[in-house]
Amino acid sequence: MTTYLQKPGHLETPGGLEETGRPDETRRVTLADVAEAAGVSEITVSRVVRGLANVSPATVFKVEEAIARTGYLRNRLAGAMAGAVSNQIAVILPSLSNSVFADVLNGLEVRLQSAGFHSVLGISNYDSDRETKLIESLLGWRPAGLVIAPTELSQRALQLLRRVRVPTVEVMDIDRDPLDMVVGISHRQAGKALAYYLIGRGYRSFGYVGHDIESDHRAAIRRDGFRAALRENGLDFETEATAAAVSSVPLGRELTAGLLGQGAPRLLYFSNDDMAMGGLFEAMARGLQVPRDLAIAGFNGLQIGQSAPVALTTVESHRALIGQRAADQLLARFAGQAVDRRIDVGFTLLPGASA
Amino acid sequence: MTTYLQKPGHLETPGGLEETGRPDETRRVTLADVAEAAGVSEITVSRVVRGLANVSPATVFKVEEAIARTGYLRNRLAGAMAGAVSNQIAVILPSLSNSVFADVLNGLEVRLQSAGFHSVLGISNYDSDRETKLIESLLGWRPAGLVIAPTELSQRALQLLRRVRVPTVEVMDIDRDPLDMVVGISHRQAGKALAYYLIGRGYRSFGYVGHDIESDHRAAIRRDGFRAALRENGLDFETEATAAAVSSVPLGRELTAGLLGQGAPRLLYFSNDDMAMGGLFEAMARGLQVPRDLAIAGFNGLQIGQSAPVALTTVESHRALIGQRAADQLLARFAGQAVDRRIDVGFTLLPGASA
DNA sequence: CAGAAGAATGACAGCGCTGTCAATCAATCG
DNA sequence: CGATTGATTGACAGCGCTGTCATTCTTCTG
Repeated sequence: MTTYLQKPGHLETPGGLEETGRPDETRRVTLADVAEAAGVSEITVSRVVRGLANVSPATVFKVEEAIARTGYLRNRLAGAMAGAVSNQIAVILPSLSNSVFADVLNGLEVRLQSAGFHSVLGISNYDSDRETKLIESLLGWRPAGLVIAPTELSQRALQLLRRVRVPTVEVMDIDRDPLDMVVGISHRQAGKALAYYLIGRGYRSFGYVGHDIESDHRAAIRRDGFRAALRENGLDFETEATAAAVSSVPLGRELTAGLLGQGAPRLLYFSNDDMAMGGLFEAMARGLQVPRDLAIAGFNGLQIGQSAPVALTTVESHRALIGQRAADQLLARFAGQAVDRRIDVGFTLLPGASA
Repeated sequence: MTTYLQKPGHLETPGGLEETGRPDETRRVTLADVAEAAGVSEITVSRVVRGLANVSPATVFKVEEAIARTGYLRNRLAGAMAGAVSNQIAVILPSLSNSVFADVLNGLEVRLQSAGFHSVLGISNYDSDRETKLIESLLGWRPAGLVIAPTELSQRALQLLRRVRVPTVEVMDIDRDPLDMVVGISHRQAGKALAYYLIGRGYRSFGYVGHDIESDHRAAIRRDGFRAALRENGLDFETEATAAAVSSVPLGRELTAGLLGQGAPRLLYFSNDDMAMGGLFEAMARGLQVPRDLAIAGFNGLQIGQSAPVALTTVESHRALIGQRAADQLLARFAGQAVDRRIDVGFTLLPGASA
């Protein structure tokens, strides 16, 4: 890990300090400068900047005028140092190439931003070591909270999280015991629910098409849940086609093509909607009728699947909602409210036309 | 904007300080603690933590042992305050619901993270006021750099950026003059190139299907470029169907349905691939042959469009690459290297089967 | 109208670290 | 062998802000 250094240079040029007669005065403007310009103390300026009560309207006016005149920009670094809390939230996700996590992040941002917080991002790439390093590095910024879609929390990571008592929300998956708080759904139940539904629809011949299950343990749990439901009914996957690659539409298409060559089962359950769209496209390209010739089911409830000519039968995982609720949990905790440690946002079976 | 406060509490419990006999010693571990435990000065510990040269191997060993023993976690807030530079990069994007910006962010993260930097995120939602507030708030953290996909930089935003001399990369769109650096493509040229290609293929009857052009000015520029090319050939859009909503597959489908009811042009040019997929789906659902009955073209080169049964004719916009190059620009600048102010990553025409 | 209560403002110390410059020490050279 | 050089290490000040407690000025009560 190379570290590039930058010359100090966050130089700020005060705006219109004409009275000094030095137009090129290149110095940071601090609270002290504003205080002097306004004829009050630093702490009073600080109060105005933070919007605290206990400052008279007249003083607020004077100070705001001085801020505008000097071109003061609040230094949050110093603020956070001096004891006030950070408005940064560390967010660690396994990936951004999958729209699922972009959705979660989006939900988070909506809530966090309107409450005046920012996310500081880390992408673990489904790698436990990287995840640990990210936790360490991000906690070094003493964020107000942490949201993580965990890959596999290492011992060191757990130790760090215990030591720095930062409000933490694990997201996506509530099948495991939370460190602090957790928001998500049971992927096992989601897999089972879909299987029950499909069995109820009369399907008896199943195949599984999946991406890299090693790293995406949530997809693995869904598959296990699905299979458990099959077995309860004396069934099982007749075939499984998987590849050690990230999920994608082309991968779904490719794996489906492989299966179709050899007399595929009646219904293919895909590890997620991206993969399922690939399956759907492959079927369409071959002129197969979905679901008559081949039935397809996925997971996530991506918008595109619902707009397809044959709407995908899938499970809506309310990803943006997970982000929002995670943010709400943190905000409630900050406000000193008691919060549930475990929030199940639930999933919704979307009975499409594809199965 | 409500601000939720958190009780001070970033308390850390030192790990195995058995020698003190006070297991519940709940105090932050600082450099001073490590220094004492290692029998060296604070500054030496600081050097070890930062991986600077000029520390003897023996001392490094002692210090690292002391760090492990005390459970020290580096405080980057204090570090950044004391003059060393931040490893945070402010990133401001208009949206995350569109995968385009998720791709850019992903490209950024890949590079930034491997160089030891983190992004601090802001979502402007295509709103200039919010964008300005985000710039102010994020610059308050004195980030090492700023990456922004600008919506419409306000006067105040420009003033802020000029005052705080932070390396800045504007991304997406190189049609405007950069404040500092810019990485992207010419959306106008992209629009024109696609139109030339389609005219070359013999199409003469065009329609436009678009989302909210008011806020997404890049989509507007593409349309203008496309139209300019049409006009050079004595043509123009015969119809335009637009809606003041964010782009999405269902919106594309809905608008296309509206057009098809009234004798649509031969080819529909969509504001982006999401919209175009909607058009493709609507055509398929109606049993139309694409491109025979209706030709379709989009923009972005999304993977899913290339995997569709009828591959989308579109323009690959290399979004992840834009993110990567933006990061590279910043890193080069930090390293003191001279960099180009303007980087055109180029676009690639993807001649699919849909037009 | 004296005294109490509340509102507004300020003084001061210190958050935890790093830049700067100085001091120390061992190794090298003619 | 004395002086010079480079490698290590350390002392000190201060980054810009806010928590705490104290002070001053009003306003209200009986």
